[in-house]
Amino acid sequence: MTLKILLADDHKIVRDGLRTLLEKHDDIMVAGEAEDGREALQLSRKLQPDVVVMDIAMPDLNGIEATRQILSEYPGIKIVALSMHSDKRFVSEMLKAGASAYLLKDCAFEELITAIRTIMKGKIYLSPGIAGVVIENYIKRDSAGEASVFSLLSEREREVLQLMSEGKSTKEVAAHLHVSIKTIETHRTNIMTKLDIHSVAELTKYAIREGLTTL
Amino acid sequence: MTLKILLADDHKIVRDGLRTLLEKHDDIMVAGEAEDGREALQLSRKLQPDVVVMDIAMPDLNGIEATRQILSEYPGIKIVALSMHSDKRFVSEMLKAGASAYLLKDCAFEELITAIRTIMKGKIYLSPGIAGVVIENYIKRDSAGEASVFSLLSEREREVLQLMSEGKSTKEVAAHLHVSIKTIETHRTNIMTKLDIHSVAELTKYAIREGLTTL
DNA sequence: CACAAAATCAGGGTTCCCCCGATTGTTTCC
DNA sequence: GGAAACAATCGGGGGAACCCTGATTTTGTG
Repeated sequence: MTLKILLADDHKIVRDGLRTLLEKHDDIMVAGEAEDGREALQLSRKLQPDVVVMDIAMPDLNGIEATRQILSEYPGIKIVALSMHSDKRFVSEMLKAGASAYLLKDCAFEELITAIRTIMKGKIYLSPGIAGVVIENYIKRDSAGEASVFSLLSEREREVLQLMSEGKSTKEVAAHLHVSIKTIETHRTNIMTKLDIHSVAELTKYAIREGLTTL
Repeated sequence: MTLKILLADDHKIVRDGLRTLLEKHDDIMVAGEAEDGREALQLSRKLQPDVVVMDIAMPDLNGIEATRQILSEYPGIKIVALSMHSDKRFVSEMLKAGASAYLLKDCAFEELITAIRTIMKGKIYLSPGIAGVVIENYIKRDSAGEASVFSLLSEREREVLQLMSEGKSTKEVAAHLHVSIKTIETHRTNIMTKLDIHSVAELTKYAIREGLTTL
């Protein structure tokens, strides 16, 4: 039985590398590649992969949101999170979103194979080094109300914020999400009110700090 | 003869520490403190210090611009640059702006005293570790056209960009700089054209990358 | 000195942003 | 199970921002 895998990473060279490495294994097939979170969602619907290898930092829809949405539609799909950072916010949010594995990008490739094999048995796989973060977080148990973007903003609002901080205008965001400009304006107003931030510049900085977009 | 010093750093706790340490020396007097570049410029006019200890990353007007403007009015004032980064762009721009010393913030305090004494003799003082960057830069001699904000934008444009990326509206920037809104609009248009960036979000990211503002 | 670049400002038209309000559906909670 | 809170959707109107054209003054450079 062959494993169908979907690669989601915004850097083509990374996808190329992963695809080549993965396809050396006879029982693994890379069914498709997505260059942003939204495409990952669409291709998940179309291809019904067994596993999605998902970068966290991606334009349009980030890996965490994409994971959330894919799993809400297809709880059977396994997600392997790939990240450059061991930031505890990312780790815990990704796991909360339902990812089955969390790997750091500086790990050896063989670890990805190990992770995939592990999660296909229904277990969770974490990069060495990530485990510590998880334990730490478990102990603190979200005690210190971190009041981050994930608790303050709704899913839709985070989506809008990410698109805005990627440089899209209200109009473009509206077109992108297929809703009216007025809707996006309301979202933006709500976001700004909730965060008590009232300029695009500072909103962008906030989004960068929270990992919704990158420099 | 007592040395009159002006401290310019946006963190009060840093200024407090430096002031205390500096005033242990009988021949040194901290004449004033500025919390941003513009205040540094104003206090330089008012106090006519011998030395300005200048942080690079400051709101409103950054340390590099402030240095440039102070020295254009008072070439006799000595500037000691204090920075968290050994980024070669900052070093070379700060030296081009006319700073007499460049210190990293993780240096020992005694080094600041050494630097001040050195520059009062008319010499240049560089943090160990910075020297290498300078030499490197000297060898490359700005060869690879780095096309940074410093060559592309005018002084005034950088000022406007910094204020914008700090979250100020066009109106606020205009009021702050005592010019008409139309002037700022022109600057903004020119900045966006020169950089080929057409949203406040991406402009903010650019400003962060170039060190004009911080997260 | 001539020329270029930078900084300043204006008018006018278009678009966008912001403050009000409104509807519908979902979740939560007593 | 209805009240309450939240989420997502849209609209009007007024002020702000944006874009284009054009103009003056100062500054700097060959």
